[in-house]
Amino acid sequence: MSWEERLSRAGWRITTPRRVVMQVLQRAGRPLSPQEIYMRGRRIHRSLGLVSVYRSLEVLERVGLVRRVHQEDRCDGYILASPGHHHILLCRRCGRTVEFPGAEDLSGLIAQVEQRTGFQVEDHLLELIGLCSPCQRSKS
Amino acid sequence: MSWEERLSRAGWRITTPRRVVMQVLQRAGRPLSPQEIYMRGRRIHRSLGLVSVYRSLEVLERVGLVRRVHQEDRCDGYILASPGHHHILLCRRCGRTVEFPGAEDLSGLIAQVEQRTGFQVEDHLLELIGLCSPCQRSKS
DNA sequence: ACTGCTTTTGAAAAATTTTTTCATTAAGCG
DNA sequence: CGCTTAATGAAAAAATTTTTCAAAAGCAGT
Ligand SMILES: [Mn+2]
Ligand SMILES: [Mn+2]
Ligand SMILES: [Zn+2]
Ligand SMILES: [Zn+2]
Repeated sequence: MSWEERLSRAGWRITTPRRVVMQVLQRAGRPLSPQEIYMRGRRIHRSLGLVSVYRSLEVLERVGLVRRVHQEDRCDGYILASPGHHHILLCRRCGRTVEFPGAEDLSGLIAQVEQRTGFQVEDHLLELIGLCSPCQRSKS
Repeated sequence: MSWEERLSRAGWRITTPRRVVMQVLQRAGRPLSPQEIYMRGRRIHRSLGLVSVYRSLEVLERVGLVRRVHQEDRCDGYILASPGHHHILLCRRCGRTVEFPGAEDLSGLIAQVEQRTGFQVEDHLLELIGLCSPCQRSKS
């Protein structure tokens, strides 16, 4: 199912700003901030407004089409999200980001933590950080 | 070893703002934003400046005495950090935050991902989100 | 305790980021 | 096509973070 279809079925309209944000993120392959999306987006859609980028990201994230990435220094970067439970792997050098499916190895850990703390775990945030192949080589 | 000693050994001075930030976080038990730390800190140290809160957090985080917490809606909350590799478990309702030691169950997953992506994984970010005991009960 | 050197502080200003407001535009549906 | 309502973009406002700089305070060595 296309992202347009997913967005539409969730009750949202397919608009130019939303299309532009998706297109920019598709081409990026690394997390982009609203500001960056805005600047690149304007080359596609001259009259794009920064506010619409913010608003688009909010909706697209809610629908699960886009994901925010947490980094040491910034947490305002967005990438395209594949459907279903995924985690991300990102290169600390060039920012390249790759998703990988859930691989739920955490159940043991979670059970253990629940036991010891009395918490009821509902969700988790997992990101792996490292160096992508190209950056391993060009390790100046 | 006390936090003062750890800070000092790392080459930093023990100052009033840093002491206040630590004290505020000690009493909090949940992530506090710089603004919140500032407001609470002023009750201890009348002339505390917001800038010093920002600067203190930067240093304390660098030394590993304090940790930034990533949440759905905000990533500007700080908690006290225990020494060594820990993860956090936080309540989505009241914000209560608990640390738990590394429990490195991730090595399998990491090896698998490294294999498939060519990345070299160096670090990770893991947070568990759920409901703490009190909030499970008062589930209005 | 006192001195001198250096880091750190707090106020103010500046820069950046995010949110709100509101008149206008344009999606989507018949 | 026309209607209805969601969505847009400009502008302003609010909130957050960083920079600047003179004054204060930490600390090492007397
Ligand atoms: Mn998972
Ligand atoms: Mn770990
Ligand atoms: Zn974050
Ligand atoms: Zn890379």
